[in-house]
Amino acid sequence: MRQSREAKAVTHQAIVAAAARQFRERGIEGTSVGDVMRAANRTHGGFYRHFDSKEDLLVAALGRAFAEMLEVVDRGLSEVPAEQALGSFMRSYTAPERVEDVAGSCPVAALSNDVLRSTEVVQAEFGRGVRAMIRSLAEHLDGPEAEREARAARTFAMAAGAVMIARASDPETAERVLRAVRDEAASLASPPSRTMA
Amino acid sequence: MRQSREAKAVTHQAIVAAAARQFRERGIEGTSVGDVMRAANRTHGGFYRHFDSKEDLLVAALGRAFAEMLEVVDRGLSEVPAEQALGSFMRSYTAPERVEDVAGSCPVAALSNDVLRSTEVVQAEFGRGVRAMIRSLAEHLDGPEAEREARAARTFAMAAGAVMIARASDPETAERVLRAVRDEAASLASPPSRTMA
DNA sequence: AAATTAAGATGATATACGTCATCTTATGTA
DNA sequence: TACATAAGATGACGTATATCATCTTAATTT
Repeated sequence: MRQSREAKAVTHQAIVAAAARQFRERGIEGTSVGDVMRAANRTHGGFYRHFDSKEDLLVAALGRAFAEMLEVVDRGLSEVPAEQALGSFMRSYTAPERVEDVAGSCPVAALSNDVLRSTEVVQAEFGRGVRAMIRSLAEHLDGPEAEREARAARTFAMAAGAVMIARASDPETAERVLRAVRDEAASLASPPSRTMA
Repeated sequence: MRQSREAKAVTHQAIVAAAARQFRERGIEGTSVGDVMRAANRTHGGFYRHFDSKEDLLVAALGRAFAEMLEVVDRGLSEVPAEQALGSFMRSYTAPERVEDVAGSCPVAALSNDVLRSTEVVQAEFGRGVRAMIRSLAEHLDGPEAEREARAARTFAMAAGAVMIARASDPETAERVLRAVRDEAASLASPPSRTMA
């Protein structure tokens, strides 16, 4: 049964939303087109009216997941003074609710290893998201332009790394690693802070 | 045709070695028992004389991959003064050859997202490897005990995070992120260094 | 209002994978 | 030396998946 343009757009968004969650939750290979369509309350056959392939869907899902994440980060940092931005980011990125909510979390922490093994098209979209993330973080800092981006990139790498390690480890190990980077967050509260050394 | 105990042990090691590389290269779902056995120059049927399941093999492969990595790290840091240990580790962990060699690299950078979605048994083994890694790094530092481990954990998280992001991104984005953390490595050369702030 | 188009459902195809029963044959044991 | 055992090979089973042809039916278009 044919549906209207608007109905199709709604379906399209429902598919992307379901995919964005499932890819993060179950990984790329662990996510089937059929399951995504079921989660979107559709049958699997209609899928190819919206996307050329699973890869095509993945690109759209990544775009959406990064957009969600950027909004959360931007909102979270908008009220925070520049000196506390990195510490604040680190604390919220490594917060227990965030670590546990894989399906709704940062695509970098949920899908890096999957995207590594994916196509260039997917990696290009991923890279776009990473740059947007770093830029957004850097905009909330002060100091010389080049330095800000480097600091943002380092903090982002540390936060994402810690969350990935924590999620893949047993609870005690996870807690140890998260505690270590949260302590860093505390010292990042007042600049110029000192870190790993 | 039946084989001797020694021959079986050789086969066992060949399977684990092949698996350790394939899991890192292709991920957990991307690695099939059949492919592993083929890479080990065996047929798929003999597999279950050595392991109860694919998960069982994964645990063994993780153990081996971590052991390899620990040896490399230990050897690399044995000649380096304590003040330069973190910087040296960071530089070698993010070196281009290391980043490119997924199959022979650190299990954390290659498999975190896969292990996240695996069983508790696998996560326990992964956690063991992570702790061993952090302990090994911490042993090459100086300063109070508790502090050393935290610094080691932070540096490890940052290095692994950067490599995972770099591998999943397009080349330009990858280079930007790696450069940012390598600059950190330079400042880590002389303690007490300052970092992200 | 008639003709055309396309959204979504159904069903099928081709492929791949984990696992195991069974067979062969050489090893280790008595 | 003869028997029991088990390593590895072969082949099969059940299941799951991406993709697409086809069908139905409602929405556009003329």
